[in-house]
Amino acid sequence: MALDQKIYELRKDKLKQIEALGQSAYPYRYETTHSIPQILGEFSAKTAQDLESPKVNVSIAGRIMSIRVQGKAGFAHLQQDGKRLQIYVRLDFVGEKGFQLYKLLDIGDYIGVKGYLFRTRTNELTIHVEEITFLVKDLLPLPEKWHGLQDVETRYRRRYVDLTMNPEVREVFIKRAKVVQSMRHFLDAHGFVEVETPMMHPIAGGAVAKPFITHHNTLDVDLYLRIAPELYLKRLVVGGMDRVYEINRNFRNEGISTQHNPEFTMLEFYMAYADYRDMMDFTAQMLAQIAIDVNGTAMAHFNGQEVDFGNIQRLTMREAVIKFWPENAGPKPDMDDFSSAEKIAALVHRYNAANPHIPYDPTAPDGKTIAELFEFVAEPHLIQPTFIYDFPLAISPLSKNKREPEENANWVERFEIFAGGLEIGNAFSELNDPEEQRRRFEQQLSERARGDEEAHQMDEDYIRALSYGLPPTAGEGVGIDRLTMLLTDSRSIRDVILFPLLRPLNREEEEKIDVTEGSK
RNA sequence: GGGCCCGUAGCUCAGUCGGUAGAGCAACGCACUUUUAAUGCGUGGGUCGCAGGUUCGAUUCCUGCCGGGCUCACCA
Repeated sequence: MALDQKIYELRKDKLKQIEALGQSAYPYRYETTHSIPQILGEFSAKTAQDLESPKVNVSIAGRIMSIRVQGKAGFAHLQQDGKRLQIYVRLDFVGEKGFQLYKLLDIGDYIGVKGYLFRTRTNELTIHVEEITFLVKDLLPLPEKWHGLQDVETRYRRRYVDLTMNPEVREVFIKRAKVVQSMRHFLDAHGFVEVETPMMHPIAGGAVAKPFITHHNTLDVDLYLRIAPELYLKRLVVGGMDRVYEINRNFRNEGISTQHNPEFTMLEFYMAYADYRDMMDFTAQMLAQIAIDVNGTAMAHFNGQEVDFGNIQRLTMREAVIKFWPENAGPKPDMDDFSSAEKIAALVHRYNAANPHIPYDPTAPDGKTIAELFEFVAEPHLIQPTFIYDFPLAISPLSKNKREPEENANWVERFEIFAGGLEIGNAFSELNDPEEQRRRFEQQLSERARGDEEAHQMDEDYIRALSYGLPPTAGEGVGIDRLTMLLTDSRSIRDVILFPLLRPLNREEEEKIDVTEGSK
Protein backbone atom coordinates (compact mmCIF):
# COMPACT_ATOMS: atom_id res chain seq x y z
CA MET A 1 0.00 0.00 0.00
CA ALA A 2 1.34 3.40 -0.96
CA LEU A 3 2.30 5.73 1.83
CA ASP A 4 -0.33 8.31 1.03
CA GLN A 5 -2.92 5.53 1.10
CA LYS A 6 -1.73 4.59 4.59
CA ILE A 7 -1.94 8.19 5.71
CA TYR A 8 -5.40 8.37 4.17
CA GLU A 9 -6.54 5.41 6.28
CA LEU A 10 -4.89 6.78 9.42
CA ARG A 11 -6.52 10.15 9.01
CA LYS A 12 -9.93 8.63 8.34
CA ASP A 13 -9.51 6.95 11.69
CA LYS A 14 -8.61 10.27 13.31
CA LEU A 15 -11.73 11.72 11.73
CA LYS A 16 -13.82 9.11 13.52
CA GLN A 17 -12.15 10.01 16.81
CA ILE A 18 -12.88 13.68 16.13
CA GLU A 19 -16.55 12.83 15.60
CA ALA A 20 -16.51 10.91 18.89
CA LEU A 21 -15.50 14.18 20.57
CA GLY A 22 -18.80 15.68 19.42
CA GLN A 23 -17.48 17.53 16.36
CA SER A 24 -19.10 17.18 12.96
CA ALA A 25 -16.84 15.53 10.36
CA TYR A 26 -18.16 17.78 7.59
CA PRO A 27 -19.84 20.79 9.18
CA TYR A 28 -21.82 23.26 7.07
CA ARG A 29 -20.57 26.69 8.11
CA TYR A 30 -18.43 28.67 10.48
CA GLU A 31 -18.99 32.22 11.63
CA THR A 32 -15.86 34.39 11.59
CA THR A 33 -15.34 37.95 12.73
CA HIS A 34 -12.26 38.55 10.58
CA SER A 35 -10.25 37.04 7.79
CA ILE A 36 -6.59 36.42 8.56
CA PRO A 37 -5.43 39.25 6.24
CA GLN A 38 -7.90 41.56 8.02
CA ILE A 39 -6.42 40.71 11.42
CA LEU A 40 -2.89 41.22 10.15
CA GLY A 41 -3.88 44.55 8.63
CA GLU A 42 -5.74 45.79 11.67
CA PHE A 43 -3.55 44.58 14.53
CA SER A 44 0.01 44.17 13.25
CA ALA A 45 0.93 47.61 14.64
CA LYS A 46 -0.67 47.00 18.07
CA THR A 47 1.59 46.35 21.05
CA ALA A 48 1.07 43.68 23.70
CA GLN A 49 -0.40 46.35 26.01
CA ASP A 50 -2.74 47.62 23.30
CA LEU A 51 -4.16 44.13 22.98
CA GLU A 52 -4.65 43.59 26.73
CA SER A 53 -7.24 46.25 27.46
CA PRO A 54 -9.69 45.94 26.14
CA LYS A 55 -9.24 42.35 24.99
CA VAL A 56 -9.77 41.82 21.27
CA ASN A 57 -12.04 38.83 20.77
CA VAL A 58 -11.95 37.30 17.28
CA SER A 59 -12.87 34.16 15.44
CA ILE A 60 -11.10 33.08 12.28
CA ALA A 61 -10.89 30.08 10.00
CA GLY A 62 -8.07 28.66 7.93
CA ARG A 63 -5.90 25.75 6.91
CA ILE A 64 -3.29 24.48 9.38
CA MET A 65 0.14 24.91 7.76
CA SER A 66 2.33 24.08 10.76
CA ILE A 67 1.60 22.58 14.16
CA ARG A 68 3.69 22.15 17.31
CA VAL A 69 2.41 20.24 20.32
CA GLN A 70 4.18 20.48 23.67
CA GLY A 71 2.47 18.33 26.23
CA LYS A 72 -0.49 20.33 27.44
CA ALA A 73 -0.17 23.26 25.03
CA GLY A 74 0.82 23.99 21.47
CA PHE A 75 1.08 26.38 18.58
CA ALA A 76 -0.10 26.22 15.01
CA HIS A 77 -0.24 28.54 12.01
CA LEU A 78 -3.47 28.96 10.09
CA GLN A 79 -3.40 30.14 6.49
CA GLN A 80 -6.07 32.08 4.64
CA ASP A 81 -5.73 33.97 1.35
CA GLY A 82 -2.03 33.13 1.35
CA LYS A 83 -1.45 34.80 4.74
CA ARG A 84 -0.67 33.10 8.05
CA LEU A 85 -1.56 33.79 11.66
CA GLN A 86 -0.37 31.87 14.71
CA ILE A 87 -2.73 30.36 17.26
CA TYR A 88 -1.91 29.21 20.79
CA VAL A 89 -3.87 26.35 22.31
CA ARG A 90 -3.73 25.42 26.01
CA LEU A 91 -5.42 22.53 27.75
CA ASP A 92 -6.64 24.77 30.60
CA PHE A 93 -8.26 27.19 28.12
CA VAL A 94 -9.86 24.85 25.59
CA GLY A 95 -10.71 22.05 28.02
CA GLU A 96 -10.13 18.30 27.83
CA LYS A 97 -12.18 17.72 24.69
CA GLY A 98 -10.79 20.77 22.95
CA PHE A 99 -7.26 19.63 23.59
CA GLN A 100 -8.05 16.07 22.51
CA LEU A 101 -9.26 17.58 19.25
CA TYR A 102 -6.11 19.67 18.91
CA LYS A 103 -3.98 16.56 19.23
CA LEU A 104 -5.94 14.87 16.41
CA LEU A 105 -5.28 17.71 13.97
CA ASP A 106 -2.88 17.40 11.04
CA ILE A 107 -1.15 19.85 8.76
CA GLY A 108 -3.64 20.60 6.03
CA ASP A 109 -6.80 20.43 8.15
CA TYR A 110 -9.18 23.38 8.16
CA ILE A 111 -10.35 24.63 11.56
CA GLY A 112 -12.09 27.62 13.02
CA VAL A 113 -10.94 29.17 16.30
CA LYS A 114 -12.40 31.65 18.75
CA GLY A 115 -10.21 33.55 21.21
CA TYR A 116 -8.41 36.81 21.90
CA LEU A 117 -5.32 38.40 20.44
CA PHE A 118 -2.02 38.64 22.33
CA ARG A 119 1.68 38.74 21.66
CA THR A 120 4.01 35.88 22.52
CA ARG A 121 7.40 36.21 24.19
CA THR A 122 8.91 36.60 20.74
CA ASN A 123 6.31 39.30 20.06
CA GLU A 124 4.38 37.38 17.40
CA LEU A 125 0.73 38.37 17.02
CA THR A 126 -1.19 35.24 18.08
CA ILE A 127 -4.71 34.14 18.97
CA HIS A 128 -5.10 32.72 22.46
CA VAL A 129 -7.66 30.06 21.62
CA GLU A 130 -10.71 29.42 23.77
CA GLU A 131 -12.65 27.21 21.37
CA ILE A 132 -11.65 25.09 18.39
CA THR A 133 -14.15 24.00 15.73
CA PHE A 134 -13.13 21.27 13.35
CA LEU A 135 -14.02 22.16 9.72
CA VAL A 136 -12.53 19.51 7.44
CA LYS A 137 -9.76 16.91 7.42
CA ASP A 138 -6.96 16.84 4.88
CA LEU A 139 -6.78 13.11 4.18
CA LEU A 140 -3.73 13.35 1.91
CA PRO A 141 -0.39 14.73 3.08
CA LEU A 142 0.73 18.15 1.86
CA PRO A 143 4.31 18.57 0.61
CA GLU A 144 6.97 19.38 3.18
CA LYS A 145 7.16 22.84 4.67
CA TRP A 146 10.62 24.05 3.63
CA HIS A 147 10.75 23.39 -0.08
CA GLY A 148 7.03 23.16 -0.69
CA LEU A 149 5.95 21.75 -4.04
CA GLN A 150 8.63 22.15 -6.72
CA ASP A 151 7.82 19.48 -9.28
CA VAL A 152 6.49 21.42 -12.26
CA GLU A 153 4.24 18.67 -13.53
CA THR A 154 2.60 18.10 -10.16
CA ARG A 155 2.17 21.85 -9.74
CA TYR A 156 0.14 22.00 -12.96
CA ARG A 157 -1.75 18.74 -12.43
CA ARG A 158 -2.64 19.49 -8.79
CA ARG A 159 -2.94 23.25 -8.91
CA TYR A 160 -4.88 23.15 -5.61
CA VAL A 161 -1.75 21.89 -3.85
CA ASP A 162 0.40 24.41 -5.70
CA LEU A 163 -1.90 27.24 -4.58
CA THR A 164 -1.83 26.02 -0.99
CA MET A 165 1.94 25.70 -0.82
CA ASN A 166 3.16 28.56 -3.02
CA PRO A 167 1.71 31.99 -2.15
CA GLU A 168 3.49 33.60 -5.13
CA VAL A 169 1.44 31.43 -7.47
CA ARG A 170 -1.70 32.80 -5.89
CA GLU A 171 -0.38 36.33 -6.46
CA VAL A 172 0.08 35.69 -10.19
CA PHE A 173 -3.55 34.68 -10.57
CA ILE A 174 -4.77 37.60 -8.50
CA LYS A 175 -2.83 39.86 -10.84
CA ARG A 176 -4.34 38.07 -13.81
CA ALA A 177 -7.79 38.89 -12.43
CA LYS A 178 -6.70 42.52 -12.08
CA VAL A 179 -5.54 42.60 -15.71
CA VAL A 180 -9.00 41.57 -16.85
CA GLN A 181 -10.75 43.82 -14.36
CA SER A 182 -8.69 46.83 -15.42
CA MET A 183 -9.28 46.08 -19.08
CA ARG A 184 -13.03 45.82 -18.57
CA HIS A 185 -13.11 49.01 -16.58
CA PHE A 186 -11.13 50.89 -19.23
CA LEU A 187 -13.32 49.69 -22.07
CA ASP A 188 -16.58 50.22 -20.17
CA ALA A 189 -15.47 53.75 -19.33
CA HIS A 190 -14.95 54.39 -23.05
CA GLY A 191 -18.43 53.33 -23.99
CA PHE A 192 -17.76 49.75 -25.07
CA VAL A 193 -20.39 47.04 -24.63
CA GLU A 194 -19.25 43.59 -23.57
CA VAL A 195 -20.80 40.82 -25.66
CA GLU A 196 -20.57 37.06 -26.07
CA THR A 197 -20.38 35.55 -29.54
CA PRO A 198 -20.40 31.85 -30.46
CA MET A 199 -17.58 29.54 -29.48
CA MET A 200 -18.78 26.93 -32.00
CA HIS A 201 -18.46 28.10 -35.58
CA PRO A 202 -19.63 26.49 -38.82
CA ILE A 203 -16.61 28.16 -40.48
CA ALA A 204 -13.35 28.67 -38.57
CA GLY A 205 -12.64 32.28 -39.43
CA GLY A 206 -11.14 35.53 -38.22
CA ALA A 207 -7.59 34.25 -37.92
CA VAL A 208 -5.06 32.03 -39.58
CA ALA A 209 -4.90 28.78 -37.58
CA LYS A 210 -5.91 25.13 -37.47
CA PRO A 211 -9.19 24.59 -35.63
CA PHE A 212 -10.54 21.88 -33.34
CA ILE A 213 -13.49 20.06 -34.86
CA THR A 214 -16.56 18.91 -32.97
CA HIS A 215 -19.98 17.63 -33.92
CA HIS A 216 -23.51 18.54 -33.01
CA ASN A 217 -25.71 15.43 -33.02
CA THR A 218 -29.20 16.86 -33.44
CA LEU A 219 -28.26 19.13 -36.31
CA ASP A 220 -25.79 16.51 -37.54
CA VAL A 221 -23.23 19.15 -38.45
CA ASP A 222 -19.52 19.48 -37.81
CA LEU A 223 -18.58 22.64 -35.98
CA TYR A 224 -15.25 24.28 -35.23
CA LEU A 225 -14.22 25.63 -31.86
CA ARG A 226 -13.57 29.23 -32.65
CA ILE A 227 -10.08 30.39 -33.53
CA ALA A 228 -11.18 34.04 -33.16
CA PRO A 229 -14.42 35.95 -32.51
CA GLU A 230 -13.51 38.58 -35.10
CA LEU A 231 -16.08 38.02 -37.82
CA TYR A 232 -18.98 37.88 -35.34
CA LEU A 233 -17.92 41.04 -33.55
CA LYS A 234 -17.76 42.91 -36.84
CA ARG A 235 -21.26 41.65 -37.70
CA LEU A 236 -22.33 43.41 -34.49
CA VAL A 237 -20.72 46.64 -35.63
CA VAL A 238 -22.66 46.26 -38.91
CA GLY A 239 -25.73 46.01 -36.69
CA GLY A 240 -24.98 49.34 -35.06
CA MET A 241 -23.09 48.27 -31.94
CA ASP A 242 -20.35 50.82 -32.52
CA ARG A 243 -18.10 49.81 -29.67
CA VAL A 244 -18.06 46.15 -28.65
CA TYR A 245 -15.63 43.86 -26.92
CA GLU A 246 -15.37 40.25 -25.88
CA ILE A 247 -12.99 38.64 -23.41
CA ASN A 248 -13.02 34.89 -23.87
CA ARG A 249 -11.25 31.76 -24.98
CA ASN A 250 -9.98 30.94 -28.45
CA PHE A 251 -8.95 27.43 -29.46
CA ARG A 252 -6.17 26.61 -31.89
CA ASN A 253 -5.15 23.10 -32.71
CA GLU A 254 -1.44 23.77 -32.84
CA GLY A 255 1.73 23.35 -30.86
CA ILE A 256 2.11 23.72 -27.12
CA SER A 257 5.03 25.77 -25.87
CA THR A 258 5.98 28.28 -23.21
CA GLN A 259 4.05 30.81 -25.30
CA HIS A 260 1.18 28.68 -26.60
CA ASN A 261 -1.68 26.86 -24.95
CA PRO A 262 -4.35 25.27 -27.19
CA GLU A 263 -7.01 27.33 -25.42
CA PHE A 264 -6.04 30.88 -24.61
CA THR A 265 -7.82 34.04 -23.60
CA MET A 266 -8.16 36.99 -25.89
CA LEU A 267 -9.63 40.45 -25.67
CA GLU A 268 -11.08 41.56 -28.97
CA PHE A 269 -12.64 44.99 -29.38
CA TYR A 270 -13.97 47.10 -32.22
CA MET A 271 -14.31 50.83 -32.48
CA ALA A 272 -16.43 52.30 -35.27
CA TYR A 273 -15.35 55.52 -37.00
CA ALA A 274 -11.72 54.91 -35.99
CA ASP A 275 -8.66 53.74 -37.94
CA TYR A 276 -5.50 51.89 -36.94
CA ARG A 277 -3.74 55.10 -35.89
CA ASP A 278 -6.56 55.89 -33.45
CA MET A 279 -6.22 52.33 -32.26
CA MET A 280 -2.52 52.73 -31.52
CA ASP A 281 -3.23 55.81 -29.41
CA PHE A 282 -6.08 54.07 -27.61
CA THR A 283 -4.03 50.91 -27.01
CA ALA A 284 -1.08 52.87 -25.64
CA GLN A 285 -3.38 54.45 -23.06
CA MET A 286 -5.06 51.17 -22.20
CA LEU A 287 -1.85 49.16 -21.73
CA ALA A 288 -0.29 51.85 -19.55
CA GLN A 289 -3.45 51.96 -17.42
CA ILE A 290 -3.55 48.16 -17.04
CA ALA A 291 0.12 48.03 -16.00
CA ILE A 292 -0.49 50.74 -13.41
CA ASP A 293 -3.65 49.08 -12.08
CA VAL A 294 -1.87 45.74 -11.75
CA ASN A 295 1.60 46.73 -10.52
CA GLY A 296 1.24 50.36 -9.49
CA THR A 297 3.64 51.39 -12.26
CA ALA A 298 3.81 51.31 -16.05
CA MET A 299 7.29 49.77 -15.76
CA ALA A 300 7.20 45.98 -15.80
CA HIS A 301 10.10 43.64 -15.08
CA PHE A 302 10.19 40.70 -17.43
CA ASN A 303 12.91 38.15 -18.01
CA GLY A 304 15.54 40.34 -16.38
CA GLN A 305 14.63 43.41 -18.41
CA GLU A 306 12.57 46.55 -17.90
CA VAL A 307 9.56 46.90 -20.15
CA ASP A 308 7.99 50.34 -20.09
CA PHE A 309 4.31 50.32 -20.99
CA GLY A 310 4.28 54.09 -20.53
CA ASN A 311 6.36 54.51 -23.66
CA ILE A 312 5.39 52.45 -26.69
CA GLN A 313 7.56 52.87 -29.78
CA ARG A 314 6.25 52.80 -33.34
CA LEU A 315 8.00 51.38 -36.40
CA THR A 316 6.72 50.15 -39.72
CA MET A 317 7.56 46.53 -40.48
CA ARG A 318 10.03 47.65 -43.14
CA GLU A 319 11.62 50.23 -40.83
CA ALA A 320 12.08 47.51 -38.22
CA VAL A 321 13.86 45.27 -40.72
CA ILE A 322 16.13 48.18 -41.68
CA LYS A 323 16.75 49.20 -38.08
CA PHE A 324 17.71 45.73 -36.86
CA TRP A 325 19.48 44.56 -40.01
CA PRO A 326 22.55 42.65 -38.76
CA GLU A 327 25.99 43.99 -39.67
CA ASN A 328 27.14 40.61 -40.93
CA ALA A 329 24.47 40.72 -43.66
CA GLY A 330 25.96 43.72 -45.42
CA PRO A 331 24.70 47.28 -45.73
CA LYS A 332 21.27 48.13 -44.35
CA PRO A 333 18.43 47.82 -46.86
CA ASP A 334 16.42 50.86 -47.94
CA MET A 335 12.71 51.09 -48.69
CA ASP A 336 13.26 50.39 -52.38
CA ASP A 337 14.71 46.95 -51.49
CA PHE A 338 11.16 45.80 -50.60
CA SER A 339 9.68 46.85 -53.92
CA SER A 340 10.06 43.73 -56.08
CA ALA A 341 10.27 39.95 -55.78
CA GLU A 342 13.90 39.97 -57.01
CA LYS A 343 14.99 42.62 -54.52
CA ILE A 344 13.26 40.84 -51.63
CA ALA A 345 14.87 37.53 -52.61
CA ALA A 346 18.24 39.30 -52.68
CA LEU A 347 17.66 40.49 -49.09
CA VAL A 348 16.80 36.99 -47.94
CA HIS A 349 19.91 35.57 -49.56
CA ARG A 350 22.10 38.27 -48.05
CA TYR A 351 20.64 37.50 -44.63
CA ASN A 352 20.85 33.74 -45.00
CA ALA A 353 24.49 33.87 -46.07
CA ALA A 354 25.54 34.86 -42.55
CA ASN A 355 22.63 33.99 -40.23
CA PRO A 356 20.13 31.29 -39.27
CA HIS A 357 18.28 30.41 -42.43
CA ILE A 358 14.97 31.92 -43.35
CA PRO A 359 13.00 29.16 -45.06
CA TYR A 360 12.64 30.82 -48.43
CA ASP A 361 9.82 29.76 -50.73
CA PRO A 362 10.05 31.47 -54.15
CA THR A 363 6.43 30.57 -54.93
CA ALA A 364 5.15 32.38 -51.82
CA PRO A 365 3.77 35.91 -52.23
CA ASP A 366 6.33 38.71 -51.66
CA GLY A 367 4.43 39.89 -48.62
CA LYS A 368 4.90 36.54 -46.89
CA THR A 369 8.62 36.68 -47.51
CA ILE A 370 8.87 40.19 -46.12
CA ALA A 371 7.01 39.04 -42.99
CA GLU A 372 9.50 36.16 -42.63
CA LEU A 373 12.35 38.61 -42.98
CA PHE A 374 10.81 40.73 -40.23
CA GLU A 375 10.41 37.76 -37.91
CA PHE A 376 14.03 36.74 -38.20
CA VAL A 377 15.66 40.15 -38.34
CA ALA A 378 13.61 42.31 -36.03
CA GLU A 379 11.29 40.33 -33.74
CA PRO A 380 13.89 39.09 -31.24
CA HIS A 381 14.91 42.72 -30.61
CA LEU A 382 11.44 43.94 -29.69
CA ILE A 383 11.80 43.97 -25.91
CA GLN A 384 10.51 47.50 -25.35
CA PRO A 385 6.80 47.73 -26.18
CA THR A 386 6.55 48.52 -29.88
CA PHE A 387 3.79 48.89 -32.44
CA ILE A 388 4.93 47.35 -35.70
CA TYR A 389 2.64 48.75 -38.39
CA ASP A 390 1.93 48.52 -42.11
CA PHE A 391 1.75 44.83 -42.95
CA PRO A 392 1.88 43.06 -46.30
CA LEU A 393 -1.54 42.51 -47.79
CA ALA A 394 -0.69 38.87 -48.54
CA ILE A 395 -0.80 37.88 -44.87
CA SER A 396 -3.70 40.13 -43.90
CA PRO A 397 -6.96 38.94 -45.44
CA LEU A 398 -9.21 41.09 -43.23
CA SER A 399 -7.33 44.41 -43.11
CA LYS A 400 -8.02 47.53 -45.14
CA ASN A 401 -5.57 48.57 -47.85
CA LYS A 402 -3.29 51.47 -47.05
CA ARG A 403 -4.86 54.78 -48.00
CA GLU A 404 -1.70 56.12 -49.73
CA PRO A 405 -2.11 55.41 -53.47
CA GLU A 406 1.51 54.26 -53.97
CA GLU A 407 1.17 51.55 -51.31
CA ASN A 408 -2.51 50.79 -51.69
CA ALA A 409 -2.01 47.63 -53.74
CA ASN A 410 0.35 45.62 -51.51
CA TRP A 411 0.14 47.00 -48.00
CA VAL A 412 -2.55 47.19 -45.35
CA GLU A 413 -3.27 49.31 -42.28
CA ARG A 414 -2.42 46.79 -39.65
CA PHE A 415 -0.16 46.70 -36.59
CA GLU A 416 0.99 44.20 -34.02
CA ILE A 417 2.10 44.91 -30.46
CA PHE A 418 5.36 43.40 -29.27
CA ALA A 419 6.85 43.52 -25.77
CA GLY A 420 9.44 41.45 -23.98
CA GLY A 421 9.96 39.54 -27.22
CA LEU A 422 6.32 38.38 -27.17
CA GLU A 423 3.62 39.26 -29.63
CA ILE A 424 0.71 40.42 -27.50
CA GLY A 425 -1.70 42.07 -29.90
CA ASN A 426 -2.85 42.52 -33.45
CA ALA A 427 -5.03 45.31 -34.85
CA PHE A 428 -6.14 46.90 -38.08
CA SER A 429 -8.35 49.25 -39.95
CA GLU A 430 -11.06 46.77 -40.85
CA LEU A 431 -11.59 45.93 -44.47
CA ASN A 432 -15.21 46.96 -45.12
CA ASP A 433 -15.46 46.72 -48.92
CA PRO A 434 -17.41 43.48 -49.54
CA GLU A 435 -16.09 43.02 -53.05
CA GLU A 436 -12.48 43.47 -51.98
CA GLN A 437 -13.19 41.07 -49.09
CA ARG A 438 -14.46 38.49 -51.57
CA ARG A 439 -11.28 38.86 -53.65
CA ARG A 440 -9.20 38.41 -50.46
CA PHE A 441 -11.04 35.24 -49.54
CA GLU A 442 -10.56 33.94 -53.07
CA GLN A 443 -6.87 34.71 -52.84
CA GLN A 444 -6.80 32.78 -49.54
CA LEU A 445 -8.52 29.86 -51.22
CA SER A 446 -5.75 29.74 -53.78
CA GLU A 447 -3.20 29.80 -50.93
CA ARG A 448 -5.10 26.86 -49.49
CA ALA A 449 -4.85 25.10 -52.83
CA ARG A 450 -1.11 25.85 -52.78
CA GLY A 451 -0.97 23.74 -49.59
CA ASP A 452 -1.50 26.27 -46.82
CA GLU A 453 -3.95 24.48 -44.51
CA GLU A 454 -4.35 27.57 -42.39
CA ALA A 455 -5.41 29.94 -45.15
CA HIS A 456 -8.72 31.61 -44.52
CA GLN A 457 -11.95 29.96 -45.69
CA MET A 458 -14.72 31.68 -47.65
CA ASP A 459 -17.47 33.07 -45.42
CA GLU A 460 -20.44 34.12 -47.55
CA ASP A 461 -22.51 35.39 -44.64
CA TYR A 462 -19.68 37.63 -43.53
CA ILE A 463 -19.49 39.13 -47.03
CA ARG A 464 -23.27 39.58 -46.91
CA ALA A 465 -22.92 41.40 -43.58
CA LEU A 466 -20.27 43.72 -45.08
CA SER A 467 -22.65 44.31 -47.98
CA TYR A 468 -25.13 45.86 -45.54
CA GLY A 469 -22.40 48.35 -44.62
CA LEU A 470 -19.67 48.15 -41.97
CA PRO A 471 -18.79 51.72 -41.04
CA PRO A 472 -15.09 52.64 -40.96
CA THR A 473 -13.88 50.63 -37.99
CA ALA A 474 -10.68 49.67 -36.22
CA GLY A 475 -10.39 46.39 -34.33
CA GLU A 476 -7.83 44.76 -32.10
CA GLY A 477 -7.06 41.50 -30.34
CA VAL A 478 -4.89 41.31 -27.21
CA GLY A 479 -3.55 38.05 -25.78
CA ILE A 480 -4.43 38.22 -22.11
CA ASP A 481 -2.25 35.27 -21.11
CA ARG A 482 0.84 36.83 -22.64
CA LEU A 483 0.06 40.27 -21.27
CA THR A 484 -0.25 38.65 -17.85
CA MET A 485 3.11 36.92 -18.37
CA LEU A 486 4.70 40.31 -18.96
CA LEU A 487 3.08 41.89 -15.92
CA THR A 488 3.91 39.00 -13.57
CA ASP A 489 7.38 38.12 -14.90
CA SER A 490 6.22 34.61 -15.80
CA ARG A 491 8.38 32.85 -18.38
CA SER A 492 5.84 30.20 -19.29
CA ILE A 493 2.23 30.64 -20.34
CA ARG A 494 1.46 27.64 -18.08
CA ASP A 495 2.30 29.80 -15.11
CA VAL A 496 -0.53 32.20 -15.92
CA ILE A 497 -3.14 29.56 -16.83
CA LEU A 498 -4.61 27.79 -13.80
CA PHE A 499 -5.07 24.46 -15.55
CA PRO A 500 -2.84 24.34 -18.65
CA LEU A 501 -3.38 21.48 -21.06
CA LEU A 502 -1.19 18.48 -20.25
CA ARG A 503 -1.33 14.99 -21.63
CA PRO A 504 -3.81 13.07 -19.45
CA LEU A 505 -2.29 10.33 -17.32
CA ASN A 506 -3.16 6.73 -18.18
CA ARG A 507 -5.82 5.28 -15.95
CA GLU A 508 -3.44 2.59 -14.74
CA GLU A 509 -0.86 5.22 -13.87
CA GLU A 510 -3.28 7.46 -12.05
CA GLU A 511 -3.11 6.62 -8.38
CA LYS A 512 -6.54 5.78 -7.19
CA ILE A 513 -7.72 7.06 -3.86
CA ASP A 514 -9.83 4.26 -2.49
CA VAL A 515 -12.45 5.52 -0.11
CA THR A 516 -14.04 2.15 0.43
CA GLU A 517 -14.47 1.32 4.11
CA GLY A 518 -11.60 -0.77 5.42
CA SER A 519 -9.85 -1.05 2.06
CA LYS A 520 -6.17 -1.85 2.23
C1' G B 1 7.41 16.34 -35.03
C1' G B 2 13.33 17.18 -34.25
C1' G B 3 17.38 18.09 -30.52
C1' C B 4 19.06 18.27 -25.35
C1' C B 5 17.83 17.09 -20.26
C1' C B 6 14.95 14.88 -16.16
C1' G B 7 11.95 10.68 -13.61
C1' U B 8 14.94 7.17 -6.48
C1' A B 9 10.05 7.34 0.17
C1' G B 10 4.12 11.68 0.61
C1' C B 11 7.68 16.21 -0.42
C1' U B 12 12.87 18.16 -1.34
C1' C B 13 17.10 15.61 -2.67
C1' A B 14 21.72 12.22 -2.03
C1' G B 15 23.66 7.54 -3.82
C1' U B 16 25.06 2.80 -6.08
C1' C B 17 32.74 2.85 -11.08
C1' G B 18 26.69 -3.42 -11.78
C1' G B 19 26.07 -6.94 -5.72
C1' U B 20 17.97 -4.90 -4.90
C1' A B 21 19.17 1.95 -1.36
C1' G B 22 19.94 6.78 2.32
C1' A B 23 19.13 12.00 4.63
C1' G B 24 15.91 16.02 6.09
C1' C B 25 10.93 17.21 6.45
C1' A B 26 6.16 14.59 6.65
C1' A B 27 4.00 9.96 9.29
C1' C B 28 3.59 6.72 13.92
C1' G B 29 4.83 6.11 19.58
C1' C B 30 6.63 8.47 24.28
C1' A B 31 8.07 13.11 27.01
C1' C B 32 7.36 18.38 27.17
C1' U B 33 1.91 24.67 29.21
C1' U B 34 5.23 30.89 24.98
C1' U B 35 6.87 27.54 20.27
C1' U B 36 7.96 29.06 15.33
C1' A B 37 12.91 24.69 10.45
C1' A B 38 10.26 23.64 18.34
C1' U B 39 13.26 19.91 21.02
C1' G B 40 14.77 14.86 22.88
C1' C B 41 14.34 9.42 22.46
C1' G B 42 12.31 5.51 19.54
C1' U B 43 9.56 3.20 15.06
C1' G B 44 7.69 2.25 10.30
C1' G B 45 7.90 3.55 5.11
C1' G B 46 10.63 2.17 -1.65
C1' U B 47 8.49 -3.14 -7.85
C1' C B 48 14.72 3.26 -7.71
C1' G B 49 8.67 5.75 -14.20
C1' C B 50 7.26 1.03 -17.36
C1' A B 51 8.88 -3.08 -20.58
C1' G B 52 12.62 -5.75 -22.87
C1' G B 53 18.09 -6.77 -23.61
C1' U B 54 23.24 -7.69 -21.82
C1' U B 55 24.97 -10.12 -17.22
C1' C B 56 25.85 -15.16 -12.34
C1' G B 57 23.37 -10.59 -10.75
C1' A B 58 20.41 -4.30 -13.31
C1' U B 59 17.83 1.03 -9.62
C1' U B 60 22.88 1.58 -12.03
C1' C B 61 24.84 -0.27 -18.72
C1' C B 62 21.91 -0.64 -23.66
C1' U B 63 17.15 -0.31 -26.48
C1' G B 64 12.11 0.86 -26.72
C1' C B 65 7.94 3.05 -24.42
C1' C B 66 5.30 6.47 -20.85
C1' G B 67 5.26 11.27 -18.41
C1' G B 68 7.56 16.04 -17.84
C1' G B 69 11.01 20.39 -18.69
C1' C B 70 13.85 23.48 -22.04
C1' U B 71 14.57 24.45 -27.14
C1' C B 72 13.73 24.48 -32.66
C1' A B 73 9.83 24.24 -36.26
C1' C B 74 4.19 25.98 -36.66
C1' C B 75 1.54 29.75 -34.23
C1' A B 76 -0.92 34.29 -30.66
